[in-house]
Amino acid sequence: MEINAIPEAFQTKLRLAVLSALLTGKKNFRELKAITGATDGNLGAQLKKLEETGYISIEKAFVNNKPQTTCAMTAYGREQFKEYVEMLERHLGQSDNVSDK
Amino acid sequence: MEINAIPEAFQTKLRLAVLSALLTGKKNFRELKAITGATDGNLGAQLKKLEETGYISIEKAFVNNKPQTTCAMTAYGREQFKEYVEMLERHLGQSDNVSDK
DNA sequence: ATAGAGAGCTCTATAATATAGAGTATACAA
DNA sequence: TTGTATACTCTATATTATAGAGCTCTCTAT
Repeated sequence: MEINAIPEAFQTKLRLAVLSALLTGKKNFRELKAITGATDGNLGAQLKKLEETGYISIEKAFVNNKPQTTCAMTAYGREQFKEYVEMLERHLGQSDNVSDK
Repeated sequence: MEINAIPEAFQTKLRLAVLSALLTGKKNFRELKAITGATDGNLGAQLKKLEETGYISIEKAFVNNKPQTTCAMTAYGREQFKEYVEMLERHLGQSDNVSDK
């Protein structure tokens, strides 16, 4: 991954917060709403984008007779997240020898 | 730093690319333009934002009788960058015990 | 003197995008 | 059949990034 081609997924607080939350396991819509503080509409829209770009998968089911939307990170999403962090680490690493030149 | 309060500096390709470039040392306007591929106007605007939020410092001088704008990461900027990466690392780290549950 | 070039800006208009919020569908309980 | 919970779609708004024109300032070449 290159610093000039950061995926959109990492370019807003909300999507990044969703991805971060999903790194630690599946979460349903309500949980993600609580974690992010987003409104229903906005959360739905961003989840859709993350799904479309293959970062997360979305499952819809009825649990206890209530609709339940469960989101999970895909292997691809996890990998991209890792690459993103590693890229930043690389850049940060280069700065350690630089101090404030 | 919290995942729900990511500074704006890290929320666009361009600003992030500028910061990453500056981690490895000072750069002038022309260099940053070449690295990022941004237009003059846009680059100027984003640099200004980064300066206003204290992430970078901007020095203007004449070198070889030509104006030269030199940008450098501030200690604060470097620290924030580090915190950002560390936060992402923390989240990523939590995912390692999770596999695909 | 005067025109031109280089650097880097300001300013404005446009385009893109995130967000809020209203309304809708669906399933079930009361 | 009314109400509740969940999660959506759709639309309008607000925010923001970006492009691009033009301006300033300094020096060089004519």
